[in-house]
Amino acid sequence: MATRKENSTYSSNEKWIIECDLTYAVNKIGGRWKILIISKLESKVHRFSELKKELPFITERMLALQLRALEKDGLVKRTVYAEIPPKVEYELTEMALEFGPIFKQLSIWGGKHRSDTNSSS
Amino acid sequence: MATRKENSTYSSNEKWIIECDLTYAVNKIGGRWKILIISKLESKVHRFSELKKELPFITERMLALQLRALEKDGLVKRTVYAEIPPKVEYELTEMALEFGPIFKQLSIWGGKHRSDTNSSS
DNA sequence: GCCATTACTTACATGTTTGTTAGTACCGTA
DNA sequence: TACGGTACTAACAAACATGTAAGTAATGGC
Repeated sequence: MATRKENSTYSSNEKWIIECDLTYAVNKIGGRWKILIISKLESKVHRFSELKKELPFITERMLALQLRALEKDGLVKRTVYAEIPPKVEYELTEMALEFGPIFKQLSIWGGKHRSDTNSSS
Repeated sequence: MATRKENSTYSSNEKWIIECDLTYAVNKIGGRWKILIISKLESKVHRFSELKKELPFITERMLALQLRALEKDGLVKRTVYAEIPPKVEYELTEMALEFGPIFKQLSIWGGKHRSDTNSSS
């Protein structure tokens, strides 16, 4: 997300991780906010400020960073309108839309098992 | 994973995250190594040392930490045999086995799109 | 000119995760 | 008595991710 040092163990381990199709995929949607953002974008195209409103606990900085990352990974398309005040729209790409059914299943899993574990203690 | 400060914004934001079934689920398998560990355990019960051998880039410390976390989250069952030298076996719980088909789909997604993005630059 | 609006960016501080190295306990065997 | 095997743990250091606060640019309306 931020600048990465190459050659650290941390970085070189990442190479192992993305060699696996599964972890490669998970890596794309990893982090704290990406999935929430994608979920919002699934229903409709959003402006930056709309996302901000719908995800009030994400700071502007994080939202911007995550959107950039998603864009770079080809999951989100960014459209800038040359207006003042600025208007920027974000929408999912085909690639990202394919996550739909997977997210649904994960969501079902979550709903089913949320109460299973006593997360106290 | 390590000690968490409660009441930090970071922590309180987590509460929002696990309110959503989807992000709750993803949170359980988040982090760098959990998915790889679960994948290995899908095929068969493993001893600690077997996992270590199959995932050579994970340090012992990380392996131990992640296994503990998975155990706490009810995804992995740990069985200790009172022998010397020690023998400990790890296996997936029912709950974790349900990830199977989801992981498969994610894996397919990964395989399909790995080449799409030019991850250079 | 001053303020509001939108979509950001920058500098800095804090918090969390991961990696490094060394060490523990137990017993059997040499 | 020293050594090997297993499954860890502890103390420390480095890297990364996230949060805070403030600032930028352009233009239209007051």
